[in-house]
Amino acid sequence: MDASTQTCARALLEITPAIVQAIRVRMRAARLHELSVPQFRTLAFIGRHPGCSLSDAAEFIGLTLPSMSVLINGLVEAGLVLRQTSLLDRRRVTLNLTGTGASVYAHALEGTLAWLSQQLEPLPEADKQTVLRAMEILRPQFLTNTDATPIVEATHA
Amino acid sequence: MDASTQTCARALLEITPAIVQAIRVRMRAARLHELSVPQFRTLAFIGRHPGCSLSDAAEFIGLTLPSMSVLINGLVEAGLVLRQTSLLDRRRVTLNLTGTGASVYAHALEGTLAWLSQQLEPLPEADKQTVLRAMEILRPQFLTNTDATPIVEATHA
DNA sequence: TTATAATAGTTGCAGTTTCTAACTATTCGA
DNA sequence: TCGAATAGTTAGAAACTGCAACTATTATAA
Repeated sequence: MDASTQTCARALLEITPAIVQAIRVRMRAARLHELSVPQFRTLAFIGRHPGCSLSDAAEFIGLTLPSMSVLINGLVEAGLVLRQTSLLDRRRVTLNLTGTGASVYAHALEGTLAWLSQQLEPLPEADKQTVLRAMEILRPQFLTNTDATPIVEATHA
Repeated sequence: MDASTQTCARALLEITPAIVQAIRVRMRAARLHELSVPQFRTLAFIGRHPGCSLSDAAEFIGLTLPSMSVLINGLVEAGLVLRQTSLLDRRRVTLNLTGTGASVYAHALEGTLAWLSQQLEPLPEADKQTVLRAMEILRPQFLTNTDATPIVEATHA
């Protein structure tokens, strides 16, 4: 294991939790759209993968199936997500955003993004580019391929 | 707000929580050193700031004072941290790692670092450098200055 | 065709984490 | 010296998460 890998790992381990904690605090402070970080990420996933299953969401977010089931409970009770039994396989569950869910997500995204942008704004352009490139580099390492979910039966009223 | 700032913010918001979640899962899976991410970060902070106060730790980690008090409770009960009343100001609490605390932290760091390095290892050298630079750019934006704590009465047996 | 196995979720239970509100103890300032 | 400010703690509640055990459905194979 070369030194640069170690240094890089150490920096990631130090910085990324701090960033996420800052995001968490900011999201909690904005009482308007009461979403936890996992809830927010789950809404984003469902938005990108209408009709996905519970397992899909659990694997992507990094939660166990029971935990995701509970998380989805909360989102369903809040009226943000629609949980329906799949017609193709009645063991499976089909997840979709409700209109409210989509708009709550959009609002949370907008608010968090505005705040985050404000934090980044003073950085020189080159630095922003570096950060952006770094995120693109890390994406495939830590985000199980986002677009593997077959988008079938997205809606079936 | 220029577009690159927005794009950068969006990427951060998408990727960093995924990285931290992966770290969390990995740390939980490694039953050996049973530390949550905030506990781990707190141990790191105390290690770098022997004799720091509860408030110092709370502010750095991004928790409220009561939450940090409880978190420290756990670490004290686990024998990882020493909580003593400050001699200079008896309202204050003085935090230090125990020998066990230092070694548990070192083990957790080592294990997590090894795993994280393994994830990064396949990346080309240039990419690692980009990631490292990005972390250094983000550090001051999201990590309240780590070295502002006056290191007094680090120990007073 | 039917029994067994595998898959997808849910529920119950427990342990943590984190918050707010209310409290105690100590120190500072007028 | 008395009131205000500071540092922490405790109590109570809600949310998050995991494991174990369960149900329901589908696939496999004898």
